[in-house]
Amino acid sequence: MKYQKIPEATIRRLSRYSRCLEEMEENGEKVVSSAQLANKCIVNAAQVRKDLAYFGEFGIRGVGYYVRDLLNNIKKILGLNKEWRMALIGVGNLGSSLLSYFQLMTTQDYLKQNYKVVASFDIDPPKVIGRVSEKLGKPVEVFHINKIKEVVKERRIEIGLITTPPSEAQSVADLLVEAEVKGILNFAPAQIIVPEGFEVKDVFFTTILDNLAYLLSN
Amino acid sequence: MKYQKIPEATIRRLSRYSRCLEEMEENGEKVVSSAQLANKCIVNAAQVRKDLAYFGEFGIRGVGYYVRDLLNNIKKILGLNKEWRMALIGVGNLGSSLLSYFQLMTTQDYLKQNYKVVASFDIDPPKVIGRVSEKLGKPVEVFHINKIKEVVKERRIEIGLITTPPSEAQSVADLLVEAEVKGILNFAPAQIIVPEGFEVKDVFFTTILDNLAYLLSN
DNA sequence: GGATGTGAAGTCGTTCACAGCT
DNA sequence: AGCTGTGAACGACTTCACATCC
Repeated sequence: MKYQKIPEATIRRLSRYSRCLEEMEENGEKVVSSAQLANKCIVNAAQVRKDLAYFGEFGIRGVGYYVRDLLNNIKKILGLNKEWRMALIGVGNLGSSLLSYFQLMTTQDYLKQNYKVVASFDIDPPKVIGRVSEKLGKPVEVFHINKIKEVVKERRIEIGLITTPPSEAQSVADLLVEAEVKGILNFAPAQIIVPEGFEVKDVFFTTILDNLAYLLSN
Repeated sequence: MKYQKIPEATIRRLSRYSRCLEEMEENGEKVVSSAQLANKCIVNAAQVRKDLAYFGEFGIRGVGYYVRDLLNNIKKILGLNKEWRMALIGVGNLGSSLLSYFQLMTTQDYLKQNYKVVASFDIDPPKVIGRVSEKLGKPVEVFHINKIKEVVKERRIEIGLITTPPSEAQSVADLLVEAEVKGILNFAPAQIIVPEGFEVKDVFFTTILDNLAYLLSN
């Protein structure tokens, strides 16, 4: 295999393959062919092979792929063989909802455990501390936003989750960049700009709803 | 303009344009060129023009687009000129979080108002009714899942939100299809299959996190 | 003059089809 | 014989470049 630029769609599918493989592993399946995996993930078999071929030769001709091996390889590729420490900024309604969701992740076993929110921030921390604490498990501390730089360093936080109103998203992103997180997951429906070298991914479910609304309006 | 298949990416961008145009309208801007809009949305100017050209000729050569007109046109295209009535199935942690988020939508003005959750369902309704009711505004009723067909009809529900554990996602989808909703927004990280004519969109933020993790692992 | 609308070119991703291993 | 790995064909989306119109 030669080096090539890897399509983003490939990475998204890898994530899907890993979910399917986890399920297969639980069912005690040892070997899987590209056709079977493709079938389960609703993609083309050649697509599966090509996606994997970007990263190496994981299969055995005439046989298929060993489920456990392939799963481990994909997890390594995706960077899921470590714990990602995250901070959440904006503990309003959406923020506190997500906080409790991520807390649940660490207790519920059908959810991945690779991501952990280890601190949260707001302009007005006291107003929300009660609500966040009430949930099961150790509550996530809410700091004042001006503590962000030191806490990110202290707690070795690599990812920031922006859950503020859209008007604040860019300035929060600037703070996160300054605090030297490596990536941002942006839930605020606003385009944010970060310097070269930082990564931002958007989660706008209103956009997806709009998409659905469009499809249903025909 | 001739008829052509419209790329899904075009629809997603339309949603983005509409957000930008809303902002511009609030700022009192009357006219916008494709270059300005493109700049604001971080896309190519030709892309903006091509996206719009799929649906008609909305601009004036030598001038640009009237902000208000274009916004109205885009909203009409996306089907945002009506209220979408939704049901949420699975009032666990994620579900109740989303419920309160959508409830907030109807009170907070920086969030769109086109989507409204008018009923929710669970296998064990009583366990959660308190938690959902506590939030501001009129609480969303929680019904037993076996009431789904009649409630969907009564309340004219068109979209179902699946927020159950992944293991239940497919059977819930089957129920929604039987109850004759038109589309599904699936938050449960599992591939679901629906008959021809139904639309499903997935919102897996673990997938997006995995994507981010991959980018940060290089 | 200036910005749109659009065919044509270019780029990127997917699918095919088969050579190459086991 | 069977399934992977991969060059080549295909298709889809994006960008360019310019004719068109205000």
